[in-house]
Amino acid sequence: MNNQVKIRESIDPKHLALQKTLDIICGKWRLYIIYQLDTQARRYGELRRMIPEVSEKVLIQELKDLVSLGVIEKKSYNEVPPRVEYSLTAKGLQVLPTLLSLTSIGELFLEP
Amino acid sequence: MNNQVKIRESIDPKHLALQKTLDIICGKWRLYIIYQLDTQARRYGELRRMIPEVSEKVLIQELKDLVSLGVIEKKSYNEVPPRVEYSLTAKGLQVLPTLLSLTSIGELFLEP
DNA sequence: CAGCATCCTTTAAGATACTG
DNA sequence: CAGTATCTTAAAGGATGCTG
Repeated sequence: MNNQVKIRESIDPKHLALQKTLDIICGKWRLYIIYQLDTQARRYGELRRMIPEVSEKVLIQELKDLVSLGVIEKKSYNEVPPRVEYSLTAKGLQVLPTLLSLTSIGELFLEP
Repeated sequence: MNNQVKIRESIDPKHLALQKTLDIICGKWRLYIIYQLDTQARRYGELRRMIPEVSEKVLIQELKDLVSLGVIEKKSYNEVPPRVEYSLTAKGLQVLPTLLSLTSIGELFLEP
């Protein structure tokens, strides 16, 4: 797993949980990807087009990480040409409001 | 500023705010430092002892970043030996509950 | 279409020695 | 005591060409 932002080799469960949270949100495109998936499943190509600035490798990597974290899930349809869809998991949906609420922090600090 | 986790050269104000939020929380010791300051001001040396795993340079750097972000403030007393205290700003205090609520996300994803 | 492999650049993070 | 300066390492992020 990349994008590890360790808080501490923590014994304290609070810090462990925080660590996990940071794992989830602290990747350059993590939140952005999550937001593209909030309402509906998206194909890989769609996501590429929605976030053209991110390179292929990094997008795949971030998607993989989010899948292994359990935030999103991947569904491959055995068709030709191949079709793959990504969507939020139940847990992912569950934390979406909290993630969205993070904007309020930024808004407060953006003011002069 | 280091620890930039850019979401996008964003026109969307939502993403700008999120970017700012990530600036604040996505540093290895950021949240940890903030938590040490939640109740009271702390001297530099105290913080060092409270988080012995972090190097001098990184701690100073993180403190500086948090100051320039407006999350914490630094107060230097003109004494010998020098005394410097760090504490949360009003804004910092204001967002503390939200930051603490981030643990809930981690807790959810830590379960098997 | 979706995604892997490889190589390269940039940035965060850490260790250590020195200073007002 | 509270920093700075310098060097090194580790990791994230990115570009590009190839494949099932």
